[in-house]
Amino acid sequence: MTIEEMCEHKSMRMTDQRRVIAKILDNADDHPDVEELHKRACLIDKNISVATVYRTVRLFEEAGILVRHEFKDGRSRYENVDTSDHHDHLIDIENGEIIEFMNEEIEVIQKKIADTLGYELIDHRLELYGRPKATKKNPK
Amino acid sequence: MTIEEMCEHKSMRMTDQRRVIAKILDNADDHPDVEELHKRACLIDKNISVATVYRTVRLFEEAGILVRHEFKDGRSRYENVDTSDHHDHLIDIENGEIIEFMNEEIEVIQKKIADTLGYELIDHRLELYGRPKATKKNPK
DNA sequence: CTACATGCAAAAGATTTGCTTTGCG
DNA sequence: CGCAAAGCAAATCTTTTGCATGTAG
Repeated sequence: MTIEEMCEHKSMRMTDQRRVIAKILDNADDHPDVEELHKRACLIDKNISVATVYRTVRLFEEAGILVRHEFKDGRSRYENVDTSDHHDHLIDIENGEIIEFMNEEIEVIQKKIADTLGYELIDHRLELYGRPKATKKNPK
Repeated sequence: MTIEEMCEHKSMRMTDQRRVIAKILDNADDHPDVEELHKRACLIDKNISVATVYRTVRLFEEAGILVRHEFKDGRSRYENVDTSDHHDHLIDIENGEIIEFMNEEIEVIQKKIADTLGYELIDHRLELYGRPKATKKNPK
């Protein structure tokens, strides 16, 4: 289901701006920040303001349509929620590339840790920061 | 070894302000942010400016004396590095309390994940956000 | 029609920085 | 003494907000 369809199901008021932003997010396979979203939105309609982008992503986040991430670069990045059957992220510190991964084992341990400490696990954040290994394929 | 001693070993220039901030950090058993550090510093010397606190924690961080954390509350919090035989954090979303924990198993898996993806693990972030379980001790 | 969304610019919150003065080594 | 550090305020950066205007339903 597209984001626009989700919005309609939740009977949100659909404006041109929201449709543009929704479409961009549907097509994004990366983790764009607001500036990047605004840039892409302006290619379609140069009158969309950053304020609207901020308001829209917040709206979508609150509606459970997007997830917000704050990696160590200091700005918020967004990701389509339906893509994510829950995964975590590895950030390439050399070029900023973000790789998704999933690990059931860690999920289980996390829950167990929280439980042991007397907590119900509500949310978590797991980010790995790595540098590409020197590829030694075809060593001479 | 106290922070002040570490600074001297690294032949940093020691000012009164730095000594005050160093001492506060030595005595802190929590994860104070800059505002909190500044508040505590002012109790000792009301002339210390926030700018100095910011500069000092950055200095200490770069010298490997402090670790900076950015939990989901949006500001940086600092922790004495020597205390930490590497641990992660569980944040109580009800009252902001921060609990440290250690889990060797997760560390190993993380390294393995990075390796599998072709990366050398440089850094990571693992935070659990939880709500205290209803304690049913002594149920009547 | 009317409540809600947008644009714009100003405000806010955290952190950094330029510049002058102060003080450690 | 000289160069690094402090203080203060102004500047930055990201995100939010107030207000007048536009528009979806």
